[in-house]
Amino acid sequence: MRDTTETSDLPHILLEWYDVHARTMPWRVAPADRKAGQTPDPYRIWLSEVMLQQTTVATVRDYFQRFIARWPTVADLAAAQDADVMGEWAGLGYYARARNLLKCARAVVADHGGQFPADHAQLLKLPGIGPYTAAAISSIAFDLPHAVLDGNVERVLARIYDIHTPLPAAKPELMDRAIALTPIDRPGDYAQAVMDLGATICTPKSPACGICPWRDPCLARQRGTAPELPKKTPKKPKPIRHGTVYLTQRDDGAWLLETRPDKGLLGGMLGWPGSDWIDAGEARPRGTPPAAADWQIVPGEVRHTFTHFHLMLTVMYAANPQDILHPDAQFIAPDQFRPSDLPTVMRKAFDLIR
DNA sequence: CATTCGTGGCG
DNA sequence: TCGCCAAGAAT
Repeated sequence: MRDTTETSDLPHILLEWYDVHARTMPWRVAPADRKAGQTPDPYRIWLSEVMLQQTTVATVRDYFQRFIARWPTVADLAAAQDADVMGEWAGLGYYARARNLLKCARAVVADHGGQFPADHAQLLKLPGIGPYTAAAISSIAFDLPHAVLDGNVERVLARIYDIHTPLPAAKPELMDRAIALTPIDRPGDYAQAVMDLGATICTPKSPACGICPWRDPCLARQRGTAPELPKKTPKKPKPIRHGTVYLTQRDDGAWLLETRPDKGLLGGMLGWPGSDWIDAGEARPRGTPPAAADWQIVPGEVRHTFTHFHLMLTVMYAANPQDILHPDAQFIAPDQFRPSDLPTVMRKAFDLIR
């Protein structure tokens, strides 16, 4: 039937590998179960895919389980309080995802009868669902033949076709290849298979070409270029920014916190009042203390790195605050305050005074 | 097309 | 210690 290794054989080879080596994930239907007729829950696929955006499977697992336990259906999530969802997302990063998650859940309930549409174009219109996630839901949840192109697939395809064009310029060419490879039969398992391959064998550093199901047809392996692919355009260096945060606790134990504005960094998240964060070289911002109190500098400092800058935070502490000067700040009782509701940089400031 | 937007792990 | 990297989207 097959006596040569043609492009058309690549998906079949990978699916056979996936049947044996598919990783177990809380949201995934194993290939054997899928063949037996079991179908994935689109809500779970959507939730997992949003969480997996720029985030590792290992990190997502626990967050996914907590979300599913608390909000078992998209209708449950749509009915949730914003602060509860943001708090449950805290620590996962890229908080616009959580805001769009709620918007999307509410749109699915309001505009689609509580069911995710089995339609790529309609999925693409929903908040937080871009080209990758729309293709992932289409293929994995509904078994429609849409090509996924994420970081894994980019790396795998750049290698098997030995493409040296740097990313992101290579994306159109890689997408053409991805579309050509996506099979009509089992597109959902195929999508997961390519990503599993990239995550476990065709890894960024020291790929395990010796055990790769695509080692024979892979051009980069034949030519020894696999470890240097994909090429990427160089990144800009990260500047260092400085800022100050103010932590204060009333005599009854309540903490003074604020919900950050929806736009921008850590948007919609709980945080300590503080200064703007500005580049080193400019004057150190002290900002305005949120209350009249006897402020003390907390020894040590918080160091944190965001996507595009390093942050050095000075932490101030005061007990028994008097006049509240900051209109948006609110006291949160100790039994209502979960440090885990804070984004990591804010939790670091809290940890510093413990 | 470039920038903004988190965090933790790993070599 | 530090840059790289992870199942990207929105602007």
